[in-house]
Amino acid sequence: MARVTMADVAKEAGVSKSTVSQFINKRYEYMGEDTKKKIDEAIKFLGYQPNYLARSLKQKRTSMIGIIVGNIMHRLSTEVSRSIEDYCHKHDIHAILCNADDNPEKERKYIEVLHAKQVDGLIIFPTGQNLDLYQKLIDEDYPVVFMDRKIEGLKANYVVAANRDATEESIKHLISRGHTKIAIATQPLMISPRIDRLKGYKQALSEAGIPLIKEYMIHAEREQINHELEKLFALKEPPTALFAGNDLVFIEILEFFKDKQMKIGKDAALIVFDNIPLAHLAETQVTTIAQPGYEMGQKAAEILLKQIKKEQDGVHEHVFPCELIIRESS
Amino acid sequence: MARVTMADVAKEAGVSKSTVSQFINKRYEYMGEDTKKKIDEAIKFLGYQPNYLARSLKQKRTSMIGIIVGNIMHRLSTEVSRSIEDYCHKHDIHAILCNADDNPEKERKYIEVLHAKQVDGLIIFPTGQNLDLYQKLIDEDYPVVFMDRKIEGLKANYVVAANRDATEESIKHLISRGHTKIAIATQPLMISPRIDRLKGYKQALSEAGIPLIKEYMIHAEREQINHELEKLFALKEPPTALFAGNDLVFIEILEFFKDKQMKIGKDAALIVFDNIPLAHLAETQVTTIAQPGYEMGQKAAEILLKQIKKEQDGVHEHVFPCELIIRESS
DNA sequence: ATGAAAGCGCTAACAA
DNA sequence: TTGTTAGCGCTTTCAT
Repeated sequence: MARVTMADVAKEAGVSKSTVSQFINKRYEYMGEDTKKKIDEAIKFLGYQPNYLARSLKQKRTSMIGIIVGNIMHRLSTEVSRSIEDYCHKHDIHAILCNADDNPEKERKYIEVLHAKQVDGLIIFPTGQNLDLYQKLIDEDYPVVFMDRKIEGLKANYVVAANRDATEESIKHLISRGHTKIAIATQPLMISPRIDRLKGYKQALSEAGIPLIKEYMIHAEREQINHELEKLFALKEPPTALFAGNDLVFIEILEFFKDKQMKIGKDAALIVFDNIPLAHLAETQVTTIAQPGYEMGQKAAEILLKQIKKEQDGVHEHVFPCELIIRESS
Repeated sequence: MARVTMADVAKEAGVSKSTVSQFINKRYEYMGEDTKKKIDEAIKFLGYQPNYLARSLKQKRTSMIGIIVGNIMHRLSTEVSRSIEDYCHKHDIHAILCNADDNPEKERKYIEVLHAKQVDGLIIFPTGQNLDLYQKLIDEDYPVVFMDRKIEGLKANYVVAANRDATEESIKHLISRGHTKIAIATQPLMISPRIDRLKGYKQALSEAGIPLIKEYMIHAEREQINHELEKLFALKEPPTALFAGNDLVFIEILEFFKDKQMKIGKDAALIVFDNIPLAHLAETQVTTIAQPGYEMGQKAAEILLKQIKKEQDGVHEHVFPCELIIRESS
């Protein structure tokens, strides 16, 4: 059963291909009623579906955009992706999702493939390790928005959270509750959010006149965090409060606490950067910092589509504030 | 900065387009070393990237497949999608993910659009409401695999879990623990997994000679579940055990328990169909039924790619057993 | 109000 | 070993 083409419809309806094309694209202006009806019937009869590929080749746009997430296991990634998809759907655009898995090689490949597939633009949660490629995209005026992470020395569109400020606020909250021995655990300081969160942490402590303690600052791969926590709580002066740099770090901390029969809120207060689903159901009280994923996604999509339609020049940077959601035992 | 085409490369290298095409497609067999080098240099010099769109139009395949999930909020959806993507990535195929959001209209649109975009095949978690469309795809020999849900009266490729058996086993487990007042809560019985889980529930009870009680069987939309639970536990004889039909129902139950200050395992035993992330960390002990999402995804992708390559005829049905993970208070 | 013809960027016989 | 040519299915002037 060969695929039905526009030529088949034209023949069936007894008109030319161009007329069918007009019809498909709803350019009815000068079209006779009977012609319309004949074409409509032929289409239904043959079960014709236009080939978007051919159209895209001609029109030089695919009505698709690509999303490349650094790691799909982060809750923010899925939240933002859903939001972008929402926005695109309303504008008759399709969004393709790719997962770089924190792997710069994969990221490079995805960027190249999507570009070659002629997607109209890209929203990237960058690994940060492919500066030359990012620069090349920008140099050729290819529509791109970078999400969540800023790249040193790259002038581009950014949509990010106020990592530094939110962290600072949360640490100050701990201090106001009487904590002075506050630790921080993040994954390696490879990308801007982690660096900015650390900055906020340091800022809050130094403003309160609390000295920084090297042993209180953990920056390790996920698999190593457990081990580092072990050392942290073996200190003569273990911390009374802990800041988890993201949801994945939080899970590691949970495992560690469970393992050691420690209780959140009792053995140490805990703050997590990232909103944790079901956190409000846990019996243990965890304070979280919620990033406005939905709003960030909407904004990124909006910027990208504007750039695609050439309604926008220059680069834009949007920093979204986060919300501190306090949940405490008493 | 116009896009570089194959013609530009050909001119730059002083050869013809076809030779460049050969080169791009690594058909080096009869190609002179110097020609190769010239082309290679021209490509690098111009920063040429082939246009996959044009290639696909010619070759009549896009090396893309589509995944249409019923509802991306189900954990199984994301797990299976990741697995499919993994498999495809190894075979140089791209997977596009679309979320029908339990909406048959959206599902229809996505199927039509992906088909029109010439994706090579589809893996669908069907809503079940577009039988005509499903049938049309199959009639025209378009490669499709249905995932998770079976459609009455549709001969097709299926990859599903052993819903009935796993549920029966889990209910028998409850019975062996002395429970006789066992309730079940699912979303509306619109799709086969829910129906099959109910069948398993009934089977286990009837085999044990326990009469079915209508009030113990809840089948409601997510928003109504709370209300139904209210009625359930207000009965003169409230159940001592509860079976949650999926992860979303589980969340509703958790909320309800939290609200009523009830404790899982104490006020009622709980079994959930679906593996819950972090379940092992909860202080409350929840027994879960884990579906092998990864394996199901691999199998679906395998079947689909075989069908695309025409290495496979007829329809195939794969039923995957599930694992009962028992977590109890004592 | 409709049709003819050129061309989007690439591939694949077939010639040379 | 490389070049010529004819499309893939559609859109888009420009005629008519």
